[in-house]
Parts: sequence; structure tokens; C-alpha cells
Amino acid sequence: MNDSGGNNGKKQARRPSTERTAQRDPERTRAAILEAATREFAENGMGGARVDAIAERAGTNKRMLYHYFGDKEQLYLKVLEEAYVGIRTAERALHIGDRSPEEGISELALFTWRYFLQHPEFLSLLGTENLHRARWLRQSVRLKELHSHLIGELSEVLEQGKKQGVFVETADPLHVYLTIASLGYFYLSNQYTLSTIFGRDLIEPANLNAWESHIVHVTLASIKR
Amino acid sequence: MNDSGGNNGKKQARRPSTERTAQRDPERTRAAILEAATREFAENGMGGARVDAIAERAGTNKRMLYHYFGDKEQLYLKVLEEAYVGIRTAERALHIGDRSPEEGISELALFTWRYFLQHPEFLSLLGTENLHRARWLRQSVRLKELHSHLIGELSEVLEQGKKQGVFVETADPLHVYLTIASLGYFYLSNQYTLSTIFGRDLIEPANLNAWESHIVHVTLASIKR
DNA sequence: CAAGCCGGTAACTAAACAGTTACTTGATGA
DNA sequence: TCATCAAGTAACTGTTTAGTTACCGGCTTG
Repeated sequence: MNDSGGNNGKKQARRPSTERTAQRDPERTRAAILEAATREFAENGMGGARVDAIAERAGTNKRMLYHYFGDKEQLYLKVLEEAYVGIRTAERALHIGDRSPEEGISELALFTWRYFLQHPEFLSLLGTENLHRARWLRQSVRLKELHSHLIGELSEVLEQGKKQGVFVETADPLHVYLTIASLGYFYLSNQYTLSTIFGRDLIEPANLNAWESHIVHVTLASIKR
Repeated sequence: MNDSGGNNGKKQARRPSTERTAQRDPERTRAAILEAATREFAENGMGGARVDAIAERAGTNKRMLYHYFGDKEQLYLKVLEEAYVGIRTAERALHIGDRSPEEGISELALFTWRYFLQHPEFLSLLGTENLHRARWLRQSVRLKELHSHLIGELSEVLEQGKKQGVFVETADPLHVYLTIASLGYFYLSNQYTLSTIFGRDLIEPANLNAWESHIVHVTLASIKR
């Protein structure tokens, strides 16, 4: 009775691993798990993502995942935080106040659109997090201060434009940002249902370029005097 | 040894049900399942929705769900189709060509915004379906013709506006619709993360009203000559 | 130079899950 | 008045899943 099965309630010794151990590299393993998790959560949502799939994608196993990140929920929050840090960091490098107000707004709109286009996983993660009513994001302490900078800088550009008489007095920084983000987010995140129901391939380069111009046009038209 | 458990591999007779059977009503049961499924899928996505939870919410059991709808995927597609039929049916009742072109566009924008506001489950279902790249919607035969009417009617309104000289010649019906839908969809579907990161409660009535006006303003500003 | 810690593996477990089966009940029409 | 079929119940099953445990081995340090 040395074989597997048949001994109730008692653990039995496992066969020792005979495979050669891969080179150790904690940082690499951690980063691989985070990247694999980003893809898995983006493709399948929080509910559909599989811990086994993440471990396999990362070329490691579940034990390491739990070792570095605690559990599935904490790993998910880490992924979400990193995604936000990514876009806000790139945004800061823009310095939209350096040129004319109109160019500043146009630059922000173009940046946002292109960032969304190049980071579909960011859009997916936002979608998943909102499905769950920001349940995990709300727990994050890191992220609240990350966003005041954006609104502050945008506010300055708008003020300058108002002073120069090119923007209307009612232009509001949050509204302007939400307008830019709305137009980019919806077009890209909903491209699959939209392409299906309207029978037009929205991701085709000609259509993408047209929408890019449209975003800049709409944003400026809504605030120009 | 007549008790439960202990006889391997062989089925045993089940105790007959002693509970009183509820009144039979196939239509009611079917409708209850569909409504419960709509809520469950909207709240948890396709991956997170539980068949047991749907049955319980509908006040019935899994057997009936499989009896009426085949399986989880077919039920989900039915829910999605009904959601689209719902908005497109309400939209048709608008007759946006009956007044001036400007009023027509404004009416469509207001209708879309208010419909989104009153049907959060529709937005959630779109989000889930797009996460899966319209995997199920693509299989639907019913829905493709449902949308040509919308674009057709919108196109007529725009043409009339161009003829009257109030709209620019470049105004495109799909772009106009996508603009309206973008501004409504993003604000509402992403309200939870947005409220969290910007520290402002977007669902507060004052903010909702401001955004409603904003949508109409932006849409018209983008096409007015 | 050995002891123990840290990075790593793979098998294991309890619970949850989609889907099925065995059976009951009520209505209808021949 | 009974055969038949549709509506309904609840227990069951095979599989998947998040999370755990037992064990391994190289590197660092006392």
C-alpha cells in the first residue's frame, strides 16, 4: 500500500524534484509575474483571470506568485496601480504648459489617444475595475495624489488661454480631461461591439487617423471662444 | 446502511420532494430567469456570473435555466440581444427628424445620456462583451440590421442641417453618434475609478446635470458652422 | 564549513462550478 | 380516467479553481 491513494486523512511523502533548478533571479521572477498578471487580468477580467494561467505565462508556478504578492486580489491591485503609474508618469513628461494654450490642449489630447491605442491592457483594467465599482482601487493609498498634478497643470493651461482670449471663461479642467478621455476610451474599448453593429472596422488605420483628428477637433471646438 | 453516502459508483434513489409545487407559469419563469441573468451578468461579467446565483435570483433552479436557454453562453447572448433591442426600440420612438436639425441632434444626445443613466446594466453588458472582443455578439444574426436605421435617420438630420447652413459639410453621422455615446458611456461606466482618483463624486445630481449640458454643448460645437 | 534562509518545484486539498440525472407534479385531451 | 407531456425540484458528478504543504538546493554568513 505504498502507492498513491487509499490512505485517508494522512499526508504522504512526495517524490523529490529531479529537474535541474533554473537560475535564481527574484527580481526577474517578480517582474515576470507582474507582467503576466497584467495580460491575464486585462484579457479575462478579475473574475475570469486564472492564477494558474498567470503562473504559467510567467514561466513559474503559483507558489512564487503567492510568495511575492500574497493572493490574487493583492496581485490585481498591484497590476492596477502600476498601470496608473505608467500613464501618469508618461503624462508628466509632456509639459503641456510649454507652448501656446491651444497647442497644449491638442498635445494632451494626442498623447492620451496614442497612449490608449498603445496600451489596450490599461483600458481593459479600467473596465474591469469599474465593473467592480472601484472595489480594489479604493483601497489604494498610493494613487490619490498621483492625479492632482494632472488637473493642476491642465488648469494652468486653461487659465492662460482664457487670459489670452482664445478659450471661453466656462472651460473647466476636469470637463476638458474627461472629454478627451471619453472620446479615446469609448472608441477603443468598445471597438469590437461597435465594429460589429455598424459593420465598419474601426481599428483600420484610416479610421483611426480620422478619429484622432476628430478628438482634437471636438476638444478645441468645445472650449474655443 | 440505508443512509446517504457509502455506496461507491452506484446511483441511489432520491427522496421524493415533499414541498408544495408553486403555480406553474412558463412565461413568468422564463422572464424571471432573463431578468435575473441580466442583473447577474451586469454585476459580475460573463466570467464572474454564477449560474446558481441566476437561478436563485429568479426564484427557480438551474434545471429550468438550462431547459429554457440551453446553457450559460446562450443565456448570456439572449440577455445581450434584449439589451440592444431595448435601447434601439426606445431610440426609434424619438423621431429626431421632426424638428430643426439642431434640436434633433440635441434630442438624440439627451436621450442617449438619460438612457445610459437609467440603464447601467446596459453599459456593464457592453463592457463585458467588449472585454471578450464581441465573441458572442458576433454570433448574433438578429442585431446587424437593428443599427442601420439609427445611422440612416441621423444622416438625414445632418444633411438637412448642411442644406440650411447650420452644420459644417464635414459632419459625419457615425462620428456624431460615437461622440454622443463616448461622452455618456465613459462618464458613467468609469464613474467609480474617476470619482476615486479625482476625489469628486461624479454621480452627484449637480455634476450629472453639468455633464448632461456639456454633452449637448460639445456635440453641437463640433458640427456647427 | 555547516546551518539556515530564500528562491524554487510539484503534488495536494477543499470548495465552487457548469451541467446532468432521477424523479415528481399538474394539466390536457382522447 | 388514464396516458402523455411539459413544468418543476433537488441531489449528484466531473472538472476547475484558489490557495497550501512537503520538499529541494544553492547562496550567504557566523
